[in-house]
Amino acid sequence: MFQCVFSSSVLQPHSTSCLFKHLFYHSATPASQKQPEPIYSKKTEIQRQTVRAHSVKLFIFSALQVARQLLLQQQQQQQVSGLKSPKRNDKQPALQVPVSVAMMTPQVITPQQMQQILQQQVLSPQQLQVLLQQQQALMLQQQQLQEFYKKQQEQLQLQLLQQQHAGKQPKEQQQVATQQLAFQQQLLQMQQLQQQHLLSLQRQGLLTIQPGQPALPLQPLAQGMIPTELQQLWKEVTSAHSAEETTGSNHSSLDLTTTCVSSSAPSKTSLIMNPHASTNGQLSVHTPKRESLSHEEHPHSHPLYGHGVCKWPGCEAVCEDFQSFLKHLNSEHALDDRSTAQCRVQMQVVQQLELQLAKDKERLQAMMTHLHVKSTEPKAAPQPLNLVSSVTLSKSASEASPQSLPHTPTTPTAPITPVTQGPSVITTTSMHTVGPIRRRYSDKYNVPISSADIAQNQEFYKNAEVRPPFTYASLIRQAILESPEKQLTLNEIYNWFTRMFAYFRRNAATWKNAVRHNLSLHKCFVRVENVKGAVWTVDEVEFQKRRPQKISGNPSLIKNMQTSHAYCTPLNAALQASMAENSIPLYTTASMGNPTLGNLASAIREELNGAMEHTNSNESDSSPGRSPLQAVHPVHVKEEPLDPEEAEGPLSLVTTANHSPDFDHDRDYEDEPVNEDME
DNA sequence: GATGACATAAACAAAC
DNA sequence: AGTTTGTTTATGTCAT
Repeated sequence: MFQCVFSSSVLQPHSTSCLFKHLFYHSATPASQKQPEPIYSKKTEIQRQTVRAHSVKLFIFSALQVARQLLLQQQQQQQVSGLKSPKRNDKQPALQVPVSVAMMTPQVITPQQMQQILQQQVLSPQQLQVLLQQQQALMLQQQQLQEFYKKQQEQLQLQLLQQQHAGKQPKEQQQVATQQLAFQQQLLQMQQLQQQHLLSLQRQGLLTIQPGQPALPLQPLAQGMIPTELQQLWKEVTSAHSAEETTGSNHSSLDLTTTCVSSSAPSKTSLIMNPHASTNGQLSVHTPKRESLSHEEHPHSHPLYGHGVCKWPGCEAVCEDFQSFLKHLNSEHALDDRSTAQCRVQMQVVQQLELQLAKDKERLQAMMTHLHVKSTEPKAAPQPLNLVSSVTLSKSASEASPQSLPHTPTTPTAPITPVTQGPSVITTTSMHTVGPIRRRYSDKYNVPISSADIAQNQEFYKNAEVRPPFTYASLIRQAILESPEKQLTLNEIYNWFTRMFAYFRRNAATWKNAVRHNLSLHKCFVRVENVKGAVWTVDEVEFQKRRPQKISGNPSLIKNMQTSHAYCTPLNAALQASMAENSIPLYTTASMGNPTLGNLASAIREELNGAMEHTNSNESDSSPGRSPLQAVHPVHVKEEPLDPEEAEGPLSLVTTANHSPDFDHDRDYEDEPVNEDME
């Protein structure tokens, strides 16, 4: 069974769509349970799903019913002055209980809670389809509602214009106008609530906007309104004298929730307003109930929107305003395989970052502890920047720090797996991918340093002047193989070093000499005359010859190397390249640049491969440190992506990550004055 | 202790 | 002339 890589501990609301998609596709376990192979009663699960899906549907339905009721009230109000208690549609009385609860407290049903609901259950595709169809039907209905409202609005405008010309207006007329305005407010409120709801749904991957379907915010859906509240509103509206609204005023003091909004930025709300409703400008008013919106739903604080750019991973589409962003979001990032994969990627990015943060914290703690307590240790102090220190630093957190310390060689069988709060997608078996690792104390104690550590500490090495525990040859090879042409000039190699490792930003004379020395010394580096001059390439065969015992000695490691290539890091792109040469299917580009994304690319591929049925058959020959995802990573990898976009290149998200400044390629980098600061 | 891998330093030369 | 690039040698450390 597909092993759920999601950890409830790291699962954030914004990433629940990943979970949902995961569940959707794999019918995997609830995130709250991390059993490797959960066994559920399918029947029970389906029942649970059905009930919850039904609840969601009812929730939406009820919201619409309330909206209808409101409309009805207004119609009645126009005919008969007075109030009528809104009645609930009792079509489904038995099932209204949970919905009523939800409706009684609209604020309670937050997107997070919706996500919770969705997390706790597994909606089958059929159920989801039904739900979406329902929602679409509701949208249609709501559109009709909108039409009606539009007419009402025009009527109102006419009336107000008449007011301006005629001066005093009859009280009844004023009342109607007030009510209509109230209705406007209510409708706006509904729109926002609906948008909020739909957005949350969409974020969870629940909602797909069909191609021909208008964007979400254009289809308001009454939600979260309760009869009593509407009644109270109605009372307030009808009892009030005249609102200060006039035709040209966009600042209505009408407050449907007794909270006055004096926002000076009506554009914020107008951005998300229904264009139909705002055609005559009447709806440019700010939404009174904006406060009820959760903070994250605020247009300007949308996680996927900022600085006029869609922040969907790999997108960066320019959206002039929030509305266009929403359109873009719904059209370009709908619920499909790609979005799902990207969502999962993002989730793992977050997960990885959290893991990295935890590890760095732990590392810091270990460093401090070490330096404070054992500063007199003979071996710890001598060479702060030598290999010992780098090894220690690279390992202290992910592995048992004491074991990684030179002076505490106590446990040869120490776990070499990075501590994983959630399932780590980085494998220690990728350690050989970067090539020989400088052997120092760590090997002595049988605690190999993995490039996974390096990868996870990529940022660390880029920012901290800690020497990477790899040989020059390995790093040179890495630099060369990361390049698209698999060849670099000496200067480009220099740049790669300085870019990737803060350590190499100083003592340039030393390590540059070493680089040159290595290039000349090792046969694996071949100098090729080029038009521009000379470039260096890697003879992979020669490189592997250099240390045959390292890899050939352990077949399982080789196998793991191949199977774990997906989790490759920037430092093991070399292996990827070599594997590419050997026609081993690989999303090489996707794995480059960002370790996390490399891992995630594998997750995507895994998903594309339909790896949920994949078993842990490889576990027997996996290293002890393999994470669950690694364990289930398929050896067989389809070469042809399902998505045409993926076929022509890596996922956009991955591509974007590759374009991260930190991982810019040498080719892009060589134009920059890199060496100036290090000389 | 021999050997290999590696780092570091340095001398030297050719090319730029 | 100075710098960069490339080669080679020497030396030391460390692990096997």
